[in-house]
Amino acid sequence: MTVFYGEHTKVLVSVDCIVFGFDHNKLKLLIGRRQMDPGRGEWSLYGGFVREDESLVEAANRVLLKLTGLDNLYMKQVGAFGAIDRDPGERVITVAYCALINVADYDEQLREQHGVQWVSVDELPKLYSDHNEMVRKAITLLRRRVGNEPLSFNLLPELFTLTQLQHVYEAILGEQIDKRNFRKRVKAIDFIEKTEYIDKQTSKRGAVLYRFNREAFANESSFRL
Amino acid sequence: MTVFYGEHTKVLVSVDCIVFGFDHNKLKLLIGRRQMDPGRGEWSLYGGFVREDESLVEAANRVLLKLTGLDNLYMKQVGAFGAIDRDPGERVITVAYCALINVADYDEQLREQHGVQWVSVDELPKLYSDHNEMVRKAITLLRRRVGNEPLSFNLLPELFTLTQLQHVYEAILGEQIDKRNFRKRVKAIDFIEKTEYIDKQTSKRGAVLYRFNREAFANESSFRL
DNA sequence: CCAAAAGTGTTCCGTCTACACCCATGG
DNA sequence: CCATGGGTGTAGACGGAACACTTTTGG
Repeated sequence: MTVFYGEHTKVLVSVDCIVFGFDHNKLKLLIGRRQMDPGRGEWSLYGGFVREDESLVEAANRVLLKLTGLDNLYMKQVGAFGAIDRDPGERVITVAYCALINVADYDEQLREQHGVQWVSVDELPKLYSDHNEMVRKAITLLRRRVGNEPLSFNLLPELFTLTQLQHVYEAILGEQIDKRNFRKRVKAIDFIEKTEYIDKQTSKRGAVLYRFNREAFANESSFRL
Repeated sequence: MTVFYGEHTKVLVSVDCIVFGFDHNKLKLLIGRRQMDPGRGEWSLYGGFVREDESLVEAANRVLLKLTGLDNLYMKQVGAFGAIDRDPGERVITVAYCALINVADYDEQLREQHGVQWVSVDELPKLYSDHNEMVRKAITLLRRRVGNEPLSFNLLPELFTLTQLQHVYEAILGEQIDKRNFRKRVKAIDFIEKTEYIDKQTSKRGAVLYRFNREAFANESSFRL
């Protein structure tokens, strides 16, 4: 193939995954101890380098699949980070992606195998390089979007109670929500469907389980909660 | 320097500038005919390759300065674009930046020298590669932000009339706004200051010129229009 | 004197917010 | 029988949307 742009500098490009989960009523992030130099042992996001034969999104999905064993996850680009010395080893430009997963879907063995763990977003340690900045930006985006897009369901199992759903919102937004107002809004959204099932895990009385109907949403395609 | 990540592929990284302006009550975009292969002659955004000794933001500013002769412009990252074959020449990952400038500040000679022109965003031709997609995303971001951030002033001269300001909003949002409601909202924002000057360009009666007070905004730092 | 743009308030309606009590059940 | 979490309605405040006429002045 003809080399058109031969005179310009090439750089390493990586993707970093900001993986959010929801557990014990907290918004959590998947981080681990970095296993290579430079920065070995520091807390870090999980990432990988972009290969010649894959797009950025493909790279992010590959890394995410390797990490979680899960495919078809909700994923969104957070942005590119390109300070010259952001990586102490060599010049690396990175593109951060944010993913939402249901913690229960994540195989514990695989998690330990990668040496990563769930850490509450409001107890995050100092992370490697500019990773804290990426996380901040991801959370900002998440907060802005959670009311306009049906994101929250990615953090929950297929069936969930309204209390669980409310806790997700509270964890993302970082503030308490009035129960009656919340449920009133949910009731107005007809692709959040009541099912015939009852959850007895968390209460003696039992709570009705709901489901997010993706097909019904695809038709309406507007969302406001 | 030690090479830590030697085994991985490096790629070309470029920045592309999505430069918005406001003229004749329309939101405009700066585009030109591409002057190099591949794609020579196609309509295209203005861009450049990222150098070894500059960050992404610095690269975008350098390219923007070269194009417009203007410094310290409002600029925001739109995102990274990394499809494998997005550039027909060679693998190039690009990071798009969106900038807002006051058309009157742009030297006509410099504009012609770079062979670029202002084209209304609702009459955009097919652009090179994935540039249309970048523009779409930039416009979406712009619309979302214009009500929450004082962006619009970057598209106007230092002094402007309320009618001009309203036209900027209408051009960005792509819809008409009620004059009385708009002015009511402006009046509630105290860092949009009335000046003693009158503009007689567009009306016989004359319209009061306003100014955006950046210092006053920095103190308040909340915005809603 | 008239065309053309600037400027100005009020009413209505829907939405958001605050708020407290009864229900069902397992232990 | 009681502790625990599930479930429900209303009133008042607030903000956004609709809407039409007067003013000024250059040509």
